[in-house]
Order: sequence, then structure tokens, then C-alpha cells
Amino acid sequence: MPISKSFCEKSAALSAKRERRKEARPGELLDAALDLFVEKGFAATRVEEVAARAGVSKGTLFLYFQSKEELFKAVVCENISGHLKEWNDEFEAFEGSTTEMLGYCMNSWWERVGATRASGLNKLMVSEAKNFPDIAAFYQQEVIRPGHALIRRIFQRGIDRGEFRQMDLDYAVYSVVAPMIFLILAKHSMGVCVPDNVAMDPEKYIAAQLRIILHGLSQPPEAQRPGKAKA
Amino acid sequence: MPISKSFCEKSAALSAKRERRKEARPGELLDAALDLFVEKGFAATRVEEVAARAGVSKGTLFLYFQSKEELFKAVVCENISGHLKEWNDEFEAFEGSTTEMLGYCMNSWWERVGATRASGLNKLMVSEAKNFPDIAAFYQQEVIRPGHALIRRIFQRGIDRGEFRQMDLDYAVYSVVAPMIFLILAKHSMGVCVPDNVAMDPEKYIAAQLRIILHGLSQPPEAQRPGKAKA
Amino acid sequence: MPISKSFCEKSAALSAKRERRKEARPGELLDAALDLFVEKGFAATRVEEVAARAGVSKGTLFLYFQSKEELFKAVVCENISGHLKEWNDEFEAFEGSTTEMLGYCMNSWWERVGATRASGLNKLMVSEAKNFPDIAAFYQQEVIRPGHALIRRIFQRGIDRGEFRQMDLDYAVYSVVAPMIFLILAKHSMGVCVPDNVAMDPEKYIAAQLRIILHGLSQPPEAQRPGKAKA
Amino acid sequence: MPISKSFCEKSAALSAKRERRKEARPGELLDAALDLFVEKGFAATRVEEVAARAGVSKGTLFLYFQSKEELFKAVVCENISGHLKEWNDEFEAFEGSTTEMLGYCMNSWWERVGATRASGLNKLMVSEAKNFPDIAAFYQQEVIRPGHALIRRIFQRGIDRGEFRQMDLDYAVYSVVAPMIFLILAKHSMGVCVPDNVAMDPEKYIAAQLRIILHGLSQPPEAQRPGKAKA
DNA sequence: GATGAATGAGGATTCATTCAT
DNA sequence: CATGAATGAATCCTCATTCAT
Repeated sequence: MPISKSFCEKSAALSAKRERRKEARPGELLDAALDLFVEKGFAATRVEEVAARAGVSKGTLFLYFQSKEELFKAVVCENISGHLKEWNDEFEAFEGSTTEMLGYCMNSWWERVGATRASGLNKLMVSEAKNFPDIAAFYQQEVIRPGHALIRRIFQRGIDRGEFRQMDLDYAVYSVVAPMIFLILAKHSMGVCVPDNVAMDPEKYIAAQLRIILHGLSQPPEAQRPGKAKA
Repeated sequence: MPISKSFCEKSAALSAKRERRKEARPGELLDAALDLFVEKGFAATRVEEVAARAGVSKGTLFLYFQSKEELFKAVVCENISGHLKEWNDEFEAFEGSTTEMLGYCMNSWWERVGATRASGLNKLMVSEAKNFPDIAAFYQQEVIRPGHALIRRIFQRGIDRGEFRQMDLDYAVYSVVAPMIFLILAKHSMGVCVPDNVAMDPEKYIAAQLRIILHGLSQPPEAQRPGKAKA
Repeated sequence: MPISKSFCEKSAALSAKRERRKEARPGELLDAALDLFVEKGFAATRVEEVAARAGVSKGTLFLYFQSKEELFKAVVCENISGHLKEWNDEFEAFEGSTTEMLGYCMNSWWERVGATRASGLNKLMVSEAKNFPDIAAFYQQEVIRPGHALIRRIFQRGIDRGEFRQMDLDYAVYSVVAPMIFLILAKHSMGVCVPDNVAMDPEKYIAAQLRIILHGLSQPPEAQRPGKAKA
Repeated sequence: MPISKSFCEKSAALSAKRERRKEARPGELLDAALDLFVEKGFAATRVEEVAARAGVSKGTLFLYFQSKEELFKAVVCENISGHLKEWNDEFEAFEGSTTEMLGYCMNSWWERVGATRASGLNKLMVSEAKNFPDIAAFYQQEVIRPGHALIRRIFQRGIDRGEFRQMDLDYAVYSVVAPMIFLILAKHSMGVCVPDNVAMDPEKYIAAQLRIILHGLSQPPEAQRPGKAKA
């Protein structure tokens, strides 16, 4: 947590000062910056554009953020949601089957993160991880690791309760994470992952993906109809 | 193919002016450019750096590419592999089970594309799609759509042969594509998808993913051990 | 005096508008400004810093001074001491030897001007004369010319009274002025005139300088010891 | 010498590279920069103006100097003349009286330094010492200290040969340095040290100053004419 | 063809100045 | 009166692009 603290405390300290100011400005700037950084990347985004979209002038932005880089860091900090703690609590309290829990988890992730502007953060990190290694490390620590840990605990619960077969947990986790990433990129990268001409309904996708994760696509052996083969 | 033609023909026409085509156009420049664009993004990459890494001077780069943007387009064109036609042919000739075919397809994709530098192209497109809509469209047409179509045909074959259950083909396709994207990002975006401290073996991952796609993770009903539940 | 009037009357007139004059205009601002202008130069000094050092906000500074440049002019006006008139009166009343008078004059200059913050004004004018020709002219008229005139009158008195030999008065004056400037720069320009590692006692320096001006450094002829020469 | 080395070696290394380039550029830029820095100070000088005066564009300046600060440092380094070694050699070889030597020294300083553009460096250091402490330290080490040391040796020689009376060497040195500084400021600071309306002939000034240093201004006692007093 | 010096439009950042509160 | 948030002109610096050699 040392890294996370350094970033977040800094912006917390700033926030204290800010709240005494026009108090809306920094948030509007961060909003605008998130959109533009996600849309065009860090380097291709002009601070003046961010300011304009937030309805203020170039100079005002620098009143709240020391530099474009600091703005970027603040965008990342601000948009790292604290949902993980929430989900962990829900996990502890959950009473139903692990299958239900997994579905609940993926769907609520979509509602609370995937479907929101905040999901752009993931695409942003994909693009800029190499240019901002310290932020990437921070993001990994705050988002990636706890997220993976939670999913792993869910699978472990399923195995413990006899719902899931024994499995290599790491790769099982990826089978949940990969679709999330896929959804984000489908949302933010216009047709580079999913063809434009194909409708893509996230809820349906999650449901289908869950079905596949749980039961696979193969025909159960007893149902195999011989003779239906191609030849 | 009209869009694809426009890009490739343009660069072909330009090359024609300068006598030889790919022969004369230093592949080193395209190589260096791919690496750097993938690593830092389009805007954050300096042409001088590309030239330096290719061992030539800044001026030389502009002998072969009219502009940084043309260089980018050429990088995309050059790295769009012709594997799709290959795979389509192999699909037509394939005699084994569709399960085998799917495994063969994913593994050979990893060997021929995923594991190579060329896989950076996908990350590149994710990052730059919004900044280069025409290139994104071109990429979609040349890579995404044919790729999806191929996978869809495989699934269709499986259904036709009674190996796979009925399914929504679109979402089934994503269950193959998402892991590929995931692999690429794991390779190119340091820890933003997979925690740094977790080993990730692509071949194993593909195998595990295939198993999940085919058979799911749930315990088969007859094997469910009641009473083993947590509560 | 026309130029001098223009500056001071202007600021007087402005002040009149705002009722009270120097009383209301925070001397703290002028104090802070003098220090910072002397230390860092006009351009490198930020008004915000001046305001901060004076304990007020940036906006307040502009209540009292129309612009940074006006602040600068006010600093010069404010710090031009009225000592000249004083010294002229003392000159008229002086009864002792001219040698004594010269010593008195240099020492009291050091006490009343050289040793105080106000001496920074001279360094300031040296640095900024080219950037503010009209202020430089004003300073020349108010400080330099009367100062030179006074010293010249002292020398004239010495010649008239037979204490000093005939001399070119202009250059004689410089032999008094140069050490004063030297003292100021030694005080304000860290090591650019006097090495840091050499102690420099202004009173002693003035005494030594006076001795040199009056009697020179050469051995009186009758005291020359031939044969003591190096060769 | 460690500090001096760091600065000068750096610019020497740069020079090596430069000479292979248009080879005249850097010198022209340094010339222009010296003039403008002396005239307006560091902060008030725009790099574009420097470039324009050197007949090149803004960008070209940054081809040769990493930043405005580096340009400033290079200006200082470049203009620190190696005359001190020369003068030291001449001192060792000098055969005449120390009085002659002192005169020779001051006059040749004026010819070789004071009268040239390089003398602006001193004014520059006066103005910017506080803003560039490391450069000021470098300047002190390379110019001020060796200069003072040389003059001190001259006076020591005069004492040893019986030409000069015993004296406090430090203050004696200042009686030579102060006029030099005075001359420089008279040259570079339009009327802030010497009134504009007074002719100032450097050679004459040096001669007069020498006379004063050596013999003072007082009437020799035997020549004092009583009764000539004012009253 | 190849080079690298030169260019200048473009973008980040600063800071004097204004003005609503 | 005092404040400090907001402004935008001014300036440093970068880097894609050109071109003479």
C-alpha cells in the first residue's frame, strides 16, 4: 500500500484545498480529462482541450493540477473505485450458490464499472502503462491484484463446496477477467475487437460467457447424435 | 475490400514511383516503428527514435514514408498477416473433430501471431483506433471480420456435426476472441491485465481456456457431493 | 527636476484618488518589493511573491499599484533618500578640515545609505537601467548628479583651502564614488566583486580607501630604501 | 578547479560536436546572447530574440543549447578569458618598477577586457549572481580570485622592493578592483554610475586613479599654503 | 540515395492582471 | 478594502518535416 498511499494522499490533500475553492472545477476537469485521455491517449490530448471541455481556460487547469502528468495521475486515482471492498464484504455475506455469486459479481461489475465512464480507465492503462510505469504499478496494486484475488476466492469457495471441479485457479480467474477486458475494449475501441456490424449486448454476453464458463459448449456425451457429422 | 485497397494500393503506388517496393523500403524502419508505436503509442513516439533504432537518419525515414502518419499506416498494412486465407484453407481441408480444430486454430494463432511482435498490432489498434478511424476500419475489415467469420464457421461445423450444442454464435465467438486479446494485452501491457507476480504460460492458458469453453468448470451433476457445502 | 516630478507627482496624484497617500499604501509591499527586486531582478520577481512576503494577497498589491512596473517605479521613488539636502546643509556648516569632511561624508553615507536595505537600489538600477531608461534617468537626476556635485564641491573646498593639490575634479570624484559602488556590490552580489573567503569590513575599507585617496600608497621619496629592491 | 572543469569540459565536449556542424552557429548565438543578456538580463531576454539576432530560427538555438539556462552558462564559460595566465607570466617576467607594472596591468586589462564586449560579463554576474549561484561560484573561482591574487602579488612586490609602504593588502587590492568595476558599470549601465553629461575617458580615468592610488590627493605638507583657506 | 542542419507550427506552462464576492 | 479564482498573452521548448550538400 505504500505506493497507493503516496498517490492518493497527495490528491486527498489537494482535494481539501480545492473544496474551499469553486469546488466543482477539479471534478469537471477530471471528468473532461478522463474522456479525452480515454479517447485520444495521453500524448494526443491537449490540456487546452481538456480545459475547454470543462468550460474553463487553459490557465485554470494549472491552478488545480501542477502539470499534464499530474492531471493524468489524478484521473487514474480519482477513477479507481472502492468497489473491491464492497464486493469483498458481499462475498463474505453471500448465502447462495457460488454459481449465483459469480453471476452476481460479473453483472454488478458491469453495472458499477464496466458500463460507466470509469471503465475507460482500463483501456487508458493498456495504452499508457509503458509510458507511466509508476501509475501502472499503482493501478495493478489497487485494481488488478485485489480483483484477481476476489475472483480466486469465489472459485475456491465453489471448489470447497463441491460446485466446481478441481482446477488451476490462475487460469480459471482469467476466464472471468478476459471477458471483462473484452467488454471494455468493445466499448472503447470502436470495432477493433468486435466488428461494428455485430450487435453486442453486454448483459447477454456476460450471461452467455457465464454459461460457457460453467457448462462449456460441448454436447453432453449422452446427447451426441452420431451420423449428423458433416461427411 | 475497397478500404483495404485504398490503403495498400496507395502505398504500393507511392513505392512504384521509387522503383522497387518492399525490397527497397527498409523493413528495419517498419520493424522499429512497430516496436515503438506498440510500446509508447503513436503520439509519444518520435520519428527520430524510429530512425535511430533502424540505424538510419531522420531524413532517410522521410525518403520512404511521406509522413509519420503514413509510416503508421504502413506499419499496420505490413503487419496484417495473410494467415486468414491459410487458416480458411486449412479449415476446408480439416478432417478431425471440431474440438481438435478449435484447439489447432488457437494454438497456431498463438504460434504464428500471438507470440510474435506482430501481435503488438492489436494493442496498437486498441490504443489508436479513435485517432485513426480509417485505419481502424481497415484493420477491422482485414483482420477482425475475417477472423470472427472463421471462428464462427468452426462453431457452425461443430453444431452441424452434433459436437456442440445449439448456441448463440456471436457470443460463442467472443469466448475464443477474448482470450486472444487477453493474451496480447498480457504480453504487451505489463501488469495491467495480469498481475506481475503471477506466471502466465500462454500455451497452458490456451489449453485451460479450451477446456473451459468445451466443458465448463461446473462439477457434472452425477459427481456433485451434497453435504460438502460450506454452510 | 522635471523628470523627477513627473514620476513622483504621478504616484502622488494616483494616491490622492485613494484618499491617503503613503499612510495607506502598505510600506510592507515596497519593502518586500525592494528586497526581491534587488535579489532576483525585476523580471525574475513574481508579484505574487512580493505580495506573499508582505503578507497580503496578490489582488491587494494591485489595489495600490497599477502594475508591476508601477510598483518598480514606486520602489525607486520611495527609496531615493533625501540625504543629499541634509549633506549639503552639513557641508555648508562644516568647520573642520576638508579631509575630515570627506571622511565624515563617506562614513555617514555608509551609515545612512550603504549599510541599509536602500543601498540595494543602486544594484537594482545597475541591473535594470537598460530596461527602464526613464527610471534610470530619474535616478541619475535625483541621486547620481547631486551626489557627484556634492563630492565635487568638497574637493573644490579642499583645493581652495590649499589642502588638496590641483586635480581633475571629475576623476577625483570617481575615486570616492567607485568605492561606494564597490561596497554596495560587495554587499549585494555575493562574491562577484570580493571573494567569499575574504573578510570585508566596510568601515575599515572606507578608512583605508580614504587614506589611499589622501596620501597614496607609494613610499615617500625620502623613505625609499634603495637596495631593498628585488633584483 | 572541480567546478570550473565541470562547466568548461561540458562546453568543450559540445564544441567538439559543434565544429563538425555549421561551426559558426554556436559562436554567433553566444555573441548575440552575451549582448542581450548584458543589455536586458537573463529573464527579460527572449530566446527567440537571441536566435533572430544570430540570424537563425528559434529551433536552431535549441539544436546547440539544451535550454536557455545552458545557453547562459555557455555564455559565461565562453567569455571567461584566459588572460589571467598571460598576466601572471608577464608579472614574472616584468623588470620595471612596480608602479609601472601596476599601470601596465590596469591599462592592458582595459584594452583586453574592459573595452571589449566581454566586460559585460561582469555586469551580467552582478545582476544574476543570486539567480545562478553555481555560475557565480564558478565565475568567482575563475575570475575574481585569480584576479585578486595577481593584484595582491603586485603590491607585495612593491612592498618587498621598498616602493610601497606597508599596507593591508586586501584593501589595497580593492583600490584597484573598484575602479575596474566602476569602469565596467560606467560602460554598461547608462548613467547610473556616471552622469551622462560628464565625459569619461577610461584611459584618463585609469591614469588619474593610478596617480591617486600612488600619491594621493593631499597637498604635500611642505606645499600647504596657509591663509588660502576659505574663511 | 543518405545525411543532419535548419525550420516553425504547435503545445505545455507561467504569471501579470482582472473581477466577482 | 481584501481576496483568490479565473484569464490568456507571452514564452520556452519539441518535433515533424524540408532541403542543401
